[in-house]
Amino acid sequence: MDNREMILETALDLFYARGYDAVGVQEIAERSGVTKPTLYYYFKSKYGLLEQLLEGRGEAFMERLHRACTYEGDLRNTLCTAAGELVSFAEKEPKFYALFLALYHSARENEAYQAVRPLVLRLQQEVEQIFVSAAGLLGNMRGRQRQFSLGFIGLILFDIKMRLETSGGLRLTVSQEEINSLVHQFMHGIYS
Amino acid sequence: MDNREMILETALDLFYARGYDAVGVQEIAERSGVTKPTLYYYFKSKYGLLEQLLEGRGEAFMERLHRACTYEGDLRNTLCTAAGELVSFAEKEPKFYALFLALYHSARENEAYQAVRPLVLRLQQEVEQIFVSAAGLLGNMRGRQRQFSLGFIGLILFDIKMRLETSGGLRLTVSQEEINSLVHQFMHGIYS
DNA sequence: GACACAGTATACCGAACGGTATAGAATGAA
DNA sequence: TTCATTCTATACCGTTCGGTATACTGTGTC
Repeated sequence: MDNREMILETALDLFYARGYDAVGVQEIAERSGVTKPTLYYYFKSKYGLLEQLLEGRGEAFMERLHRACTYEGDLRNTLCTAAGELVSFAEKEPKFYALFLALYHSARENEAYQAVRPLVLRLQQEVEQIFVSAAGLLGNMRGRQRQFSLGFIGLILFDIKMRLETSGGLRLTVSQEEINSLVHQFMHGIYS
Repeated sequence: MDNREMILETALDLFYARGYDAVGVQEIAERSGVTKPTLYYYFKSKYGLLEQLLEGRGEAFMERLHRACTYEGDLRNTLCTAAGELVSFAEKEPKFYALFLALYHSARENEAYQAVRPLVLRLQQEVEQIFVSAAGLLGNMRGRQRQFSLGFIGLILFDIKMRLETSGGLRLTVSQEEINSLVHQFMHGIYS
């Protein structure tokens, strides 16, 4: 692993454990086995480091999520696919997932929240797209696509987080059945 | 409002807006119209300030929640009461509610998370107690009281948060019907 | 008046913060 | 060999961090 990759990895570990603001650039550099100028050579600022971390780790995920969110006539199926994608991402990158969730809920006027906004917006758009496409099926949604998608995201994200925590640390296994059950739970609320 | 109360109010504003770690003691003191030693006279450290803020604002709420979570034979009813209590709290103290939620999701090894843990645990215990009491009614829960309570909390908390955000800022109004609908959505997932 | 005590301000501490000027090493191309 | 480019380290910058030693002011008690 080269220095740049090493710095990103260390930053993820530390931001995940203690939060963006509570971690100093000094410590990231030291734990990466480099000095500060090296860090600033690759990332022009602490904020830039966070940006590149989120961008790099989030990009591949977003592409796969985009494909998973393509509606093809069956809402339940699409939601299951999307939920499965979120789950498998959390399985592969538990630390990044936890960091993302923490930033997602962090203070609005904080630097770190600004950095995660692009990812948040894309996630919301992808999921909302499902409900927009399924509008005909669901009947009159009266513009509630947003509310539905936010509810869906909240349910899945929080559920994954809780499973991550209950499993002690960073192991996570969610069966297809459990995903189906979650989606079922969500959908009934809408139809009723 | 005396100085102590003024400091607490200012701290809530700033922590809410930018997060615990991103706000300096200096700024809290200045915006409160006092100097640092005054702040340290009332709260022996920055962490102590956060603790007292959470304790003071959270105590009354927890007591009311405790009463709301007392199971009296009707699970749906009890869940609606508990959800209603959470909602009415978020209506009255939107900033504190948002801060609580941010800390709830913040990094585990961060000071701020340690400070909010007591509140988090009590909230979880209160809600879990509902499901423990209702165990007979629900049939064999196989120790899933925890999972149910966490799912319930996640659903309600996230829903409120989203309503707060969608409503632009700090206004929130949730009708009894909407609460009933949420609880209904939650329960069907369990029974199915 | 003398005293105690709660509350506040001036002025300061060492440490850590994010960030940088500068120079040296390593590498490959000409 | 020379040169440019990429990467890295030494040593430093001004600022802010959380926190405090000390002394002063008000107020009520005796």
